[in-house]
Amino acid sequence: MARITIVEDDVLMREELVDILQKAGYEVMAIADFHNIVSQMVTLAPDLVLLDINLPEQSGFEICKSLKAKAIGPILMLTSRDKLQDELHGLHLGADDYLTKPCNRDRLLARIQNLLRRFEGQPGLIDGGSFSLDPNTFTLYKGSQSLLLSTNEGKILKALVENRSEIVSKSTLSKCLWGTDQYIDENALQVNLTRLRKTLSQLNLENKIETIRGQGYRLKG
Amino acid sequence: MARITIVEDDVLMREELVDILQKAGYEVMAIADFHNIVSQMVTLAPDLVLLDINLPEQSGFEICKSLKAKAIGPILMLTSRDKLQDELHGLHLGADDYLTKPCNRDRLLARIQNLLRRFEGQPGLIDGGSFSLDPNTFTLYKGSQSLLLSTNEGKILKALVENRSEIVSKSTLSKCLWGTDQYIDENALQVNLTRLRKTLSQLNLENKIETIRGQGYRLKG
DNA sequence: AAGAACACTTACAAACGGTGTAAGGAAAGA
DNA sequence: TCTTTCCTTACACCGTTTGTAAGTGTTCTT
Repeated sequence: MARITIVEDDVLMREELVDILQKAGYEVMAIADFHNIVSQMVTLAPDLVLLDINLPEQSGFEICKSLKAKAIGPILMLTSRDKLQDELHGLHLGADDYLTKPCNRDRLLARIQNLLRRFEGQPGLIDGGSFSLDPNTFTLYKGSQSLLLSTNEGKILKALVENRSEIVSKSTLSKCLWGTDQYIDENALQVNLTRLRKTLSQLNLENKIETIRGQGYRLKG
Repeated sequence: MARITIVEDDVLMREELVDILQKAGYEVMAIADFHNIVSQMVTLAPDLVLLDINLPEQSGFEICKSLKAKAIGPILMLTSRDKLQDELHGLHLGADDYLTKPCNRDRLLARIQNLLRRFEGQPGLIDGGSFSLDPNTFTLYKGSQSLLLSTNEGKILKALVENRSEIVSKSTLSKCLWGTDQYIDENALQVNLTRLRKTLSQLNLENKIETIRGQGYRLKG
């Protein structure tokens, strides 16, 4: 089960959170010493951080920033209800979601599950050069635009992005699409590629997928 | 920070909006593909939608209606023709505010802030007793399980949850589903209720929807 | 330059999910 | 029992995604 670290100075709140999360089956660690939070975090290497904004020593914001710099997993910010500005600030600094206190149990668990799913295994967004791809939802981002790919389009693009600037063979793509590299339906793959290219061009990303005759495809950039 | 999605086909206008909003600290997403706007919207789950009336594929009005049907948050309509009729029409279809183009920067930001404040109170997740419902995505949460409802299922359940333990009349539900309480297709409503009940039972939530003969339905719990 | 191998496009149909319609069965109340 | 109200099931329609099939375009080799 996932490991969650709680950073919250209010004891009652903390215990309640610990209780909820443990009952939900998570491995919970609550930080008691607020001096070297970031380095503690690196040691603990949690799958998710529950971070209160109002902390004695350091502001939650700074910690958030440092944690993000250390590339530690998703951060769920906790804030008292009435401070919208803080919340905005928090997300801007890299928190991945926020929640107002006091928080509904289901809501908390739902957000956590959501975040964990988003961050499971891989980064939430993988870099395609001139665009980004959310490999879980198959959402394509370019600048401020975004676009939802179909399943097949997403699988192909994901494979290409993960091997950016390298040649991806047809059998590899076939495996991504249908789970087998044994038999390749060349044509079906081809059609799906055409469709992906057409979709990409909607974000002015034409010519990003290069054909290497006889070998496969490569994502430029 | 709040997430805003822009639906605007005029590139210059769009970029200007994006620029203004980003500088104001919002997380901005602009839609480029005008084919599946509504489904994209569901994915993006923005806190506010900036919607142009004049769009290539579909009229902004229709989209507005669909978006409202999906229970996606506040819609700020943009119109270049400063025709009162259109604006009224837009508001009638569910837009929460409107603005004429070209729009003054401060005015735009003020309206947005206003709308966000108005809708801020509405929780991202509403409590149904033994479960929770995200009224935007129509995702149903129970413990650690979750389940995506269809549009109609979501609308009905939302109406019931928002009036938990109270009787919700058929005409109210009809309004939620089709926007009118004038004519009620009793049977269509009935079928949708059956389907919702069946879906709920997948999360062991059978018998949650109670029938009050001759009056309507009530969510137990 | 011509043929072959490879890559691409387009149109079509099957499959799927969500929805409304229609018809008949079940339950509640008089 | 009879009538009203509610429920269930089967069917058809629509839109999206996907695979199939057929034909066109391109590149390489001789």
